[in-house]
Amino acid sequence: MNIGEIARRAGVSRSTVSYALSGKRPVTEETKRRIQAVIDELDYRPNAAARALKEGRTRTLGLVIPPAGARLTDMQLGFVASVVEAAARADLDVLLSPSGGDHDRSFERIVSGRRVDGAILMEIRLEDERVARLQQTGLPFVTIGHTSNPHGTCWVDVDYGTLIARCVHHLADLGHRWIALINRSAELVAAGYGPAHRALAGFTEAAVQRDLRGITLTCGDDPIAGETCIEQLRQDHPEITAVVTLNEAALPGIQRGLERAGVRIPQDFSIAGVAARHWAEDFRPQLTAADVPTLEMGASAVDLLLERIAAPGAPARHLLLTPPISLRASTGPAPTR
Amino acid sequence: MNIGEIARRAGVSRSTVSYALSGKRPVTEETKRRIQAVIDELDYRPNAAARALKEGRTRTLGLVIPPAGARLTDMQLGFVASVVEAAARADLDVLLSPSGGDHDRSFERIVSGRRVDGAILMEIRLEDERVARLQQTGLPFVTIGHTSNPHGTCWVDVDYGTLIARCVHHLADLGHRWIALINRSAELVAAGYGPAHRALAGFTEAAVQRDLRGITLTCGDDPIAGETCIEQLRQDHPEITAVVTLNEAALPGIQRGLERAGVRIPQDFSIAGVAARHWAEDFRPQLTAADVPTLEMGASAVDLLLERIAAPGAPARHLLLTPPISLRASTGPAPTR
DNA sequence: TTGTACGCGTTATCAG
DNA sequence: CTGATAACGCGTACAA
Repeated sequence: MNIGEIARRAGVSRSTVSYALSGKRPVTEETKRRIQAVIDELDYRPNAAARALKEGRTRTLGLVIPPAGARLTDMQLGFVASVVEAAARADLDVLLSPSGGDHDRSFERIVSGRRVDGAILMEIRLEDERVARLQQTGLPFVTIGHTSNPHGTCWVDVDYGTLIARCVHHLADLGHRWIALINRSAELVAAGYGPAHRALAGFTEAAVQRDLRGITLTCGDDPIAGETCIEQLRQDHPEITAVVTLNEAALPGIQRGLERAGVRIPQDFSIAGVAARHWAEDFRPQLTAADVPTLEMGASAVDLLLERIAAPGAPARHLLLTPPISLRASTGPAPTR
Repeated sequence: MNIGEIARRAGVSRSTVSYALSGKRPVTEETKRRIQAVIDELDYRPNAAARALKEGRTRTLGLVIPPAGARLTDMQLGFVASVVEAAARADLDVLLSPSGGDHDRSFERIVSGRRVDGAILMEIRLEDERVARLQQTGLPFVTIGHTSNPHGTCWVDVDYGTLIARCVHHLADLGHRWIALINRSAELVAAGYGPAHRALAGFTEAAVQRDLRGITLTCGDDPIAGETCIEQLRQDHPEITAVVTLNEAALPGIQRGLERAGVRIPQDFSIAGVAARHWAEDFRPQLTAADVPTLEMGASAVDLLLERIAAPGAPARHLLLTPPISLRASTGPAPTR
């Protein structure tokens, strides 16, 4: 079923069918109806490749996700879902590319095969070769997360440094003097993963400001690692009375570890952090935390990208979100010994 | 950068460049080298739309996922990741379509806009209009899950009925006489979600065979629902000594509920089920369960789809997996009263 | 409202 | 056997 066939059956020319569909030139109601009838009957839809070839755009967005080897975290999944949904609202499709570094065939197809009108990158590192590659090709793109030198790029991110610092201040206000940061995994830190580094910086600075004893440690992104991590922490540093974390996947293990040890939250021990809302609400008692607005971030990334595609020359915009910390039940006054 | 530009700079014709790249006709080594040099210099890659238009195939697979409104479960995420990875191995891209029913614009673009060479559908219901729609368009497709009348369609699924029945038999062998099935959510059951219905059937049949008192209940797909569910169950049916479940997302809540009530697993209470491996291993004590092989299933779905695209007329194949039940630590002899 | 050139890669056909 | 020419796939939009 191509446009010529529709034209033939409706007794008009191909261009008339095209104009009737796009509305870019007026077409008689009567003709329009006849054409529509044929289209409905044959269930015609324009060939996407032909249209893309002619228009020079694909109506498709690329979404670069971490390779499947590493299980996607809940938060990454939230971004994927919200990006796909926001794109669908704009009648755009989303092409997935699972790629870590560059030199990846799938990534190269996306960036230089003109398969997409623009791309969204996730899991940005402080130094990220994919960003450099994208800049060099000139394909419009937006990153979720930002590099150490984000000038001139479009991005949306959560201000982990500020948020973690706020958690520290909140705990300091409650009288806690010995606080630990449970960071993301050691591998991510080693790879230069932005949120982990910025959280560490925010924690350290706040601890210094409040003259706290702060200790920092990394922890795998899963409940089992969380459980061993909190056990180890309480053994090595029994003086610690509060924890700050951005490692949501470890939360169930942290909770289990504390519960097993008979530690009451928040009477004996406080915990606060940054996490998607459902992680905070699944925690017992519910976690005082800044809720990462994945839905909003994905939608904003798509908005920013569409702007950039429409006006590639316009100055790069970005969005640094600092969601409020929701006071729930996991933080309380420091225990008096 | 188009093929004509490359040809011009290399001092040959467009067709020679094409043949040099595809190898479908011999080209002198010398010419080939010159062409390759220009391509490398300009970082040329053929325009995907033009190629798709000419070849009549897009080198793209469609993956229809549940709409983002309902948070994707871990298992669904596993399918997405494994499908994307398997497709990347075959140098295919994956186009995502978040659609529930049909009449969905994104779904329609996929199935009738010739944007993909084939599609993979997830979250199949016993009666699924999307499957009917796909059959009517003739686009090759494979489903993860199967309808109540899967004849003539390609699919890959886990045999929930048999697996849940095996769990029941295992528990019956251990002397349990009062067993409950914690099913997926009531909404999914009402929507005719296959795994929920087949699990129910398998449970009921096994319970009858072993002359057990079986009670069945639905439970939301999250820890909080799991916790209230298990509390309710123990209150309404204190005689229950074992639970079978396929609701992996509820597991953390089930565990927490039992732990809070001071119920020891497996001394006082046994639990078994079907779940992705990490859910089973995160459970305390580790869960006796059939591990759903999402990685293998996603890869198989892609294989099946590629076969089907290559030979659309061939008889439809399917794969019904019955992974072994891994005996871990959550099941033991029924307590003697 | 219609005829037609165009976008770009592929491949059948023809010439050397 | 190598290289070039031209037609084709299909929707769009300008000129008529």
